[in-house]
Amino acid sequence: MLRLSKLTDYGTAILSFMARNPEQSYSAAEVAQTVGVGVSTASKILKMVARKDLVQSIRGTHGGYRLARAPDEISLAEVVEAMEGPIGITECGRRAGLCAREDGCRVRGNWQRLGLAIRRTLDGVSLADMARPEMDPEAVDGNRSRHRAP
Amino acid sequence: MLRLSKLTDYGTAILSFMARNPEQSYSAAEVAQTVGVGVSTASKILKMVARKDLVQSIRGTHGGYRLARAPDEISLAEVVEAMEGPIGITECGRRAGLCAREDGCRVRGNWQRLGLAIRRTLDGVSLADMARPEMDPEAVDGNRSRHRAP
DNA sequence: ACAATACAGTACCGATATAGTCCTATATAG
DNA sequence: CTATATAGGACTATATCGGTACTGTATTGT
Repeated sequence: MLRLSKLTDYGTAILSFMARNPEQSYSAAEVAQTVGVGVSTASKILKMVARKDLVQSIRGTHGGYRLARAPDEISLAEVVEAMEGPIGITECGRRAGLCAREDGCRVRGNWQRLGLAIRRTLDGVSLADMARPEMDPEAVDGNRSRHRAP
Repeated sequence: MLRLSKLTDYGTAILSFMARNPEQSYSAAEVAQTVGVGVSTASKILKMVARKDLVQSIRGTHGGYRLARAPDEISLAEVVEAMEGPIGITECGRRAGLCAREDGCRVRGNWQRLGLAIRRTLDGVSLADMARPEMDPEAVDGNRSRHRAP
């Protein structure tokens, strides 16, 4: 299915929601209610993205979370990576011994390129885009990625 | 991780291997040895892609499998879909009740667009590309996809 | 100072999906 | 008619994921 985990899905929903009022801070409970997940789950997700500095946490009585940057400065790639680790299509790499006949798996490098391409796509979409009811097709269609792969 | 399943990974390795001699047919055992997986596993994978007519099966004593089409006529998207079903980033859609506050999950449509973009990327790479030791960067870099989304 | 609130970190289960194996049936070649 | 090889399942062990709970710490307000 080539799918993102449910947590990641929730994560983007949460951050997209927060992106609509970037200045405001929300408690985990508020966020949980809005997105429709348990408070513990929302809390867990917020902690994960906080550790990667996508949101800023405020402790104490009227604490909560708030986006750490402007919505158009946070890309989906960052969110996905915060939730699932480095974006990679296959874990082919580690286990040696694959492709016994050849001196190394020929397709490996190709998967890496593909992973980069997908990362670029994800990188081209910001939370601001996601927060819009209907995303600008150009944002995902064209390869106008802001960051070029190294 | 946004990853493909291991089976899918094997599947592309298998088909890429077969793409180097498109005319030749290989038994499951041969394929298994080449790619370095168990015979049963290779067999399972070959059956899966056979059902989607990516390879043609030949039964009987000197049977085996052979690509059903020319390597440059089989895209990675087809292989991935044969192995994992429809390409989709999230399964967000099904469960109603997500995003309680809104009349519908706002990000859903956006994920679908992204899925399409990724599908296009996958669609732009053929088995012939994968069979090459180093894939032509243009094949994945540019958005020269053969098929435009509807 | 103290109580209430809300985040930080971690540890722990239960459900689900995946990888891998095996068994029976069928088709083909010699 | 026998050996080989695929077709199509079922089955199982394991890993991962989703979800929850518990303990600790920081901040605010009385």
